[in-house]
Amino acid sequence: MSNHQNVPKATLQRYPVYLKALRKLQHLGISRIMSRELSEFVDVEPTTIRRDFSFLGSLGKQGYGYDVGSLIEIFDAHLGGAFQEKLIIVGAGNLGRALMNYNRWNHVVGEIACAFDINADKSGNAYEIPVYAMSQLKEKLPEGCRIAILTISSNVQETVDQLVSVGIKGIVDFTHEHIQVPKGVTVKEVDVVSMIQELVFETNALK
Amino acid sequence: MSNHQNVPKATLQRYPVYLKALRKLQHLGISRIMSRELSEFVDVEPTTIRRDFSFLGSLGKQGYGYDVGSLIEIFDAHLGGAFQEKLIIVGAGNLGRALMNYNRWNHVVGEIACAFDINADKSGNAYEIPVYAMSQLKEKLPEGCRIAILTISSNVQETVDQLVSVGIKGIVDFTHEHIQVPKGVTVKEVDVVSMIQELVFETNALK
DNA sequence: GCCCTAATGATAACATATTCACAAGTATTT
DNA sequence: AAATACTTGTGAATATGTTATCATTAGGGC
Repeated sequence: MSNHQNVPKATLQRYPVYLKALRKLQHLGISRIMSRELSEFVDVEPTTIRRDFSFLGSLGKQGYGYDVGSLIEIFDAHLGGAFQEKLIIVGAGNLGRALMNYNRWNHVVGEIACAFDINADKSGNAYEIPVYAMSQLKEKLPEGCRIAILTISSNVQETVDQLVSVGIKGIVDFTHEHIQVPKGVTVKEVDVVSMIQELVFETNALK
Repeated sequence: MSNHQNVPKATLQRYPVYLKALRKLQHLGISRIMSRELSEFVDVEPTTIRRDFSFLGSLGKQGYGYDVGSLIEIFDAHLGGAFQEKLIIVGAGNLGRALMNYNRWNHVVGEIACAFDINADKSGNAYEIPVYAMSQLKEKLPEGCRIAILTISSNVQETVDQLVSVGIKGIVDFTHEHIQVPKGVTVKEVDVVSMIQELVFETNALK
């Protein structure tokens, strides 16, 4: 696989946006697109789009533009569409269950293989995803699973350490605590409170 | 209120992280902190922390550090802790209800005043938050409400336009569609799929 | 097959963000 | 009370990210 190390952070954050837009365009029957058109769609400058794409190779043709289908294939290959990631949910409370009942996971980045909770008997969800006890983490962890979605509300750091010790490399963090991970493990925070705080700050600036 | 306009975007995104860390420190009984110590806690360079803080004034003392309590007060004042924001949830499906059952809202940024849905009778949640029909948006919108949390899955753009027309200035967007808003309105996207895609990309880079 | 048009991809200019380095000043020690 | 140790806040330097410009090359028309 090509060398991803040097893709700018900012660029990486736009890749999923591009992929989403391209899927929508394909759905609309559009099979060819120019950076200028795509620009209006995703609200990113055409030249930024071209530079972002260029990190993954020469994807377009001069004087022509980009082929939507090929782009989707390429982004899929890099962003997990083709890898069928096995994901786990850690914490089967309200939020954990809401995520399990989400039906948009499959064939996008992968599937939720199972969930873990202190209480193993918190089963019963629309997609019959098994819920195991935290103590069974090591034995029940799916082969090759690298990414965990964290929706617990206590023993957070302790649980994170446990996840890291069994080889988890990426965590989508819904807890409200600040967690610490060793180098080589990435955390993406989802904190609605933080987002609202940012909104409040920005909104106040306009007063 | 001081001039927020020129706080860098990157800095703004770190403010909630600092506030969260400071709260934890206070909880641990620590009342004084230096940028170097805080650095290890939040994984941001000390000098970046100092610069970030400096946009809000001279908050520290040379040769001493920062007072945790004062910092929390100041961040609270800027990030909504003191403003008691009135929030609304738009969309009372699985996710909307999960957010309503969250008990961490109050006394952090504000409270969820009410929710709206096409189906007004999707009531019944742990905190007795009323759910109104979308058609009642204008009359039931709380006084001074500026921020909406969007958890619907259809008629997305149409609903956004409606929200903007009644004066909403900030949207936390849980939908998976790309929405468009006029200038002066800010959107914060929460997309778990995108986050996993970013994680997959980064994790692949290390293989 | 040749010209013309048009869009990419790369290089260079610019803008934003981070880090270095140090003056200024507070607390603590002697 | 003076000296020392230490940390802030900021101007300058660096690094990262974005936008403008343009040579290059693919495709469509003649």
